[in-house]
Amino acid sequence: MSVKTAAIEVLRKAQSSLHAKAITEQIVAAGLWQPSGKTPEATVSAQLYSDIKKNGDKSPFVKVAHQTFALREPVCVATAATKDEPVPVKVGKKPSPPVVKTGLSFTTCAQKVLEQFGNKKPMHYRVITEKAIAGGWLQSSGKTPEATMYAQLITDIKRQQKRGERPRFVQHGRGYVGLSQWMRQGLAFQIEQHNEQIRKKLRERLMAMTPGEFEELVAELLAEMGFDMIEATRLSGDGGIDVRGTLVVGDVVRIKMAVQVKKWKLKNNIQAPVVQQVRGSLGAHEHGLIITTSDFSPGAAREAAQADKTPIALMNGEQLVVLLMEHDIGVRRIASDLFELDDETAPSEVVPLGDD
DNA sequence: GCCCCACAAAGCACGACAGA
DNA sequence: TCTGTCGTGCTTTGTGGGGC
Repeated sequence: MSVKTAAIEVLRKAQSSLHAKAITEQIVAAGLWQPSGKTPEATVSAQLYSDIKKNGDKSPFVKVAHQTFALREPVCVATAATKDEPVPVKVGKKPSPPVVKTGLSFTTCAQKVLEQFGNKKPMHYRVITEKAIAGGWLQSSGKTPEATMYAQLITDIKRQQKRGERPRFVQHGRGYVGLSQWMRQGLAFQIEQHNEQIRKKLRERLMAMTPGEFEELVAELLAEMGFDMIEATRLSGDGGIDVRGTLVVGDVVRIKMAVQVKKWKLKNNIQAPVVQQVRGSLGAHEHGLIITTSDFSPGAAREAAQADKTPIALMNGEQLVVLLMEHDIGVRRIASDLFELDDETAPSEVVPLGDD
């Protein structure tokens, strides 16, 4: 039984509206559904919300209050059943899948799109589907061709991995897919992979630092970047500004900067109010800079770039780690000699090899 | 019978944001 | 800085058809 069908059953018995949590508890207690996730009430709530949103007046559910749902027409649902048996919203087998009218498979279409439009960069599966349809390669009568496309790509990758073959597609996370033939190989690729691991570990080390240690590290980075007259203001309660300094460019341009440092967890992105707070703490002729170990929400980025206000520069955790490594802070650079054949010593003509 | 293809629903994790 | 709510979308799963 699906979550929605189980919810109908519970609401029908209750004959009143119920909170999402109560619906979930009663569904589980009645054995109508066995949740496998960590937040079953979130799943139930999301299911009912999406059903109402998708089907509108045709949805069997109606939201009566915050996180509280009821049946839209409980009498109709109940009377439609015989012998006190509930009538599920959907019964019977699923409709037969629509017929694909083209000779090209989804994966072949995806390969063509990536080769033609990818420019050696991963594309989102929705864009791939859109371009495949626009290009006339893909003609599907299904309702969600993009879901089919993604499922096909993932299945194709897993199938080839299972066989021990090199998959033709590569997943890049968040729905992005590229061609494996674009992946660089060899020593340079391995070095980049290693450095990626070091970036990750350095970021973890930043998170383990005390606020004081972190600010000292940022001050060291600013000094390496060309800042002068660096002064820690954290303990002086200076409106949230942690470090002040002057960015000197070529001993000609001098820009006063007020820096706020935020050592936040990866998931806690900096929000717009923080940007507003920094802007409000700026002194005369000062520019603002926020440095964080996490990232910035889109709202914070918009706020920082407001054209009619003092611009605030933003540095997220990824940029911070890259800069630290560029300036050899927190890492040790290992130099090694890599030799390649000199083209100038190559023979001018290719001499065919003999049979021996 | 097995494998591949195509599709859609289910279920879950995650992100944004507001409020505490 | 954490928690709860709401919304989005990624991933898995089940089903059926077709080819070999």
